[in-house]
Amino acid sequence: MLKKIPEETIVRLSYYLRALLYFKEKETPIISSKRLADFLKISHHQLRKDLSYFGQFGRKGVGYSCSKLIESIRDILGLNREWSACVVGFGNLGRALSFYRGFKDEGIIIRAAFDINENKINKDYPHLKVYSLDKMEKVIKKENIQIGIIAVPKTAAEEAAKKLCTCGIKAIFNLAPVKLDVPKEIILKDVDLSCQLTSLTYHLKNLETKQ
Amino acid sequence: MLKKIPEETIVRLSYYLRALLYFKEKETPIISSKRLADFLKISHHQLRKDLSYFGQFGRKGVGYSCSKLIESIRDILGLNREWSACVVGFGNLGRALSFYRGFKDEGIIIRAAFDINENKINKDYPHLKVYSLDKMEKVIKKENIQIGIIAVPKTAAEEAAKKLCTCGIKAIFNLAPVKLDVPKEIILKDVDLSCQLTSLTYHLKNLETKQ
DNA sequence: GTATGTGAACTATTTCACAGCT
DNA sequence: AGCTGTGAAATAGTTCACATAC
Repeated sequence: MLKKIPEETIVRLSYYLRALLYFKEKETPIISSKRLADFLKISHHQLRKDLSYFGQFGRKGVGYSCSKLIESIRDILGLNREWSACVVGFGNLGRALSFYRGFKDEGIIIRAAFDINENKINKDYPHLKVYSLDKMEKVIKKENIQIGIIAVPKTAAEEAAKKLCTCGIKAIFNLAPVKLDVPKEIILKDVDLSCQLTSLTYHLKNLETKQ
Repeated sequence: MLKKIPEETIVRLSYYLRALLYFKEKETPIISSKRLADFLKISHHQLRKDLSYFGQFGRKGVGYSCSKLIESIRDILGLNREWSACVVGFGNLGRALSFYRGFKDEGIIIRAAFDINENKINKDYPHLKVYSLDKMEKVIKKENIQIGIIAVPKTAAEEAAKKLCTCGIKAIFNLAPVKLDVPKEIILKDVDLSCQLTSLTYHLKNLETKQ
């Protein structure tokens, strides 16, 4: 528990959690690291090492109780409680994120979306309302929103981030293709789909030249 | 050029490319590694090291010519030609990816989308047509599509991947929250938004317990 | 003086080997 | 025998230091 925990370990814990939910549902109450790791196409060493950063969760010679390990990982990731999020930018990507069930299953609830487009705002969806940007501060405070998801075009991303920060957000999940400037106490995670996709063409090109 | 190149280096090259386009447009024809690195919030050592895997692109004591480095990185990433892609799953996420300009700017053109929903198929959009799944083979062959983007719900992802593979796709960009089983010659890249988002709650929780 | 390019040093992460429990 | 947990070894990736060029 004293050593530095790799960020990749944290992300993998999410994978473990999801797989465990599947196994608990589908198959067996007890699972070995080998079985779980095979399912996720990683090594069982890695899985056990990742868990060992946080404690001991299995029984030697036996394996892990799915439901107990699920609870433990939920504790570690802070998913034993609800978190409130909002989406900035209600285009296709923003909508996709707003309605994605997977977040909700993990206790991350998207309470509000913001956009500048008059045609999009003030619309009510089952568990979500779309507001204009100038309502941000009020809504974030009222709903106690901690996480901001940026899904605006790149030219608007920096401004969206600034606004989220001044409204008291604690973490930003940025899907816009820009490196944001945010105060260091803000937890920031970038996912740049375009850069990830482009890495495929590199490998495709090399595949061709090898042949 | 002989050493193994980290995958992260490949992804960062995309970042460099995008930043260089910005600088070429906005500011100056010559840029130093320091300036570019600061802009991207990485170290200048890292930037130069990344480039050094592929050759020498700068002038000592001077810096890099933006346009020359842009061309070099395009060559490295295989972006000096067009690539054809298709999207499987035309929900909000599929639509977002289908219409995202950023891919097109980098030469990755989404030629077709596939869905099972009768209401979505056979619709024409400016540069894209939506087909039913059973047209996949024909369309992929005809349009010479090399990249498949999976944006279906998790229960449909494995089947989508299988179908793409039998249709002769070379690379898969998977946004569904499942680890896919694909032949090893297929280039596979997963982006799991839910696991990435969840890693934020881990840090948020730790932020709170620290205070 | 300024900036690149790169082997070497360092740090981080993964994999291994095996002790210990069932 | 089968499986976990973990220090140690191996590997991968980043940062540094400095030689070289402008």
